Amino acid sequence: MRKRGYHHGNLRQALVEAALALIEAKGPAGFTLSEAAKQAGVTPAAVYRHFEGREDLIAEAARQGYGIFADLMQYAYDKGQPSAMASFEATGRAYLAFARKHPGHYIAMFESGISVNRTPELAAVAARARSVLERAATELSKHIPPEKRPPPAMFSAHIWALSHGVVELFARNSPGTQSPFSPEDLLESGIGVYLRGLGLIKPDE
Amino acid sequence: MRKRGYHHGNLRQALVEAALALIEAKGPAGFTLSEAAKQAGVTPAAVYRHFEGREDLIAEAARQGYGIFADLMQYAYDKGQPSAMASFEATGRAYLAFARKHPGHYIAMFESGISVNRTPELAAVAARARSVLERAATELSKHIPPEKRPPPAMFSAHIWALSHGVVELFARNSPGTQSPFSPEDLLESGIGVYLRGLGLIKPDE
DNA sequence: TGTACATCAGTGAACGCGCGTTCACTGATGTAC
DNA sequence: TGTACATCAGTGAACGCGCGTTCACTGATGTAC
Repeated sequence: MRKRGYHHGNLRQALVEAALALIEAKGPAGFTLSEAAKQAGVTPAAVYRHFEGREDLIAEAARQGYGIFADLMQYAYDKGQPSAMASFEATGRAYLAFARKHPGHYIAMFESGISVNRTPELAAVAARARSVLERAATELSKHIPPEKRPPPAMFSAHIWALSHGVVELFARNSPGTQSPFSPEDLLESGIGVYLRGLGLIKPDE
Repeated sequence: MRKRGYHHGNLRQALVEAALALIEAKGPAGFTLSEAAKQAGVTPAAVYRHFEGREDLIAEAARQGYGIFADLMQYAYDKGQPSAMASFEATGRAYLAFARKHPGHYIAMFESGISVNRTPELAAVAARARSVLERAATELSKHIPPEKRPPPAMFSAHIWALSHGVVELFARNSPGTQSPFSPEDLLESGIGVYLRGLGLIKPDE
């Protein structure tokens, strides 16, 4: 809240944070550039010193989100090493943890409608996040007998989809409403059944 | 396109269909009541003869969508009978098929931000759709040895989440962009692995 | 079959609003001498 | 250390726009007699 007269000091980041708070509170449609400016204690016109416009501001929020997301995934992966399985499970959990901890970023990334291909930079950081999960899947797949091994890109997509679905339907106050199970339990157990299906967990474990 | 002078004939439904087309084309945020009215060949004010306002129009589109969705699920279920497994797999596939065939309805239902609890009628039809999947899951669970049987509500949630995630990430031009696999293959194989994990498909099948 | 009348689905003008964006400007800050 | 000046992050007024919504109205339709 340090506001020292005419010059703000760090308006660019303050605008991103105001945008995140607004997106979280009112959804991507309810977010307006003018209100973000007001919340940062500044005239709407000032925004144009730092961003090309409304879309550009959202895109920056998403970019930062992907960065955090990728770091979180990487951290989870590293923590699971050297066990391929532990790494894989941890990255799945990290997805849900990210959505919970950074809802504004999450919405900017996945629900605001901005394309990941909007800028090369955005595409790159998104690809970095994805690649962590794919690496974990690739390593894990080495433990599956080759003849019954699905392509790693396929089962990383499965886990990504399952995680995304759990978040969208059960972790946000969305249409799925509530379920008797917590999103964490749902994801955990879902991944468990899935890994069993790949033969990576023995039936009696 | 039959437009016969002053009185439209079936404006209410024409507005819903215009709304669906617009939502499909421009996303839930880009949809406006005025444009839906124009597309139906009518003044914006005329909309208020049939709906309470913008939100109410979207809610009606969603309501009709849930109706179609529930019917589709029911049809898939019936077609799979008497095999519990066939019914279950068919309902999973029906989810994706619905999203593909009725994108406007799908968006109104899952991406427009309208709550399923907006009206009792909407909640009821949404519950009907959900219950088909849950019934299929319940029947299927009878084929799992009791000691390793997860609650049916849990694994119907898994399949729902997986289906939803596949649709959101891979079947629409969303952030997930493209994958080397079709959404249909992805969902099919994902459900396959999952059912294997439940012990419902033998390892060598 | 013809007329009078009630109904009500649509018109069209108007509204206030907040939006994103532009523009010439101003005044705080930092730097050169 | 003091002064002159360039820079540039912010102002504030203004814009055109399309939005959702309201209102008194009009004229097509359907019904009673």
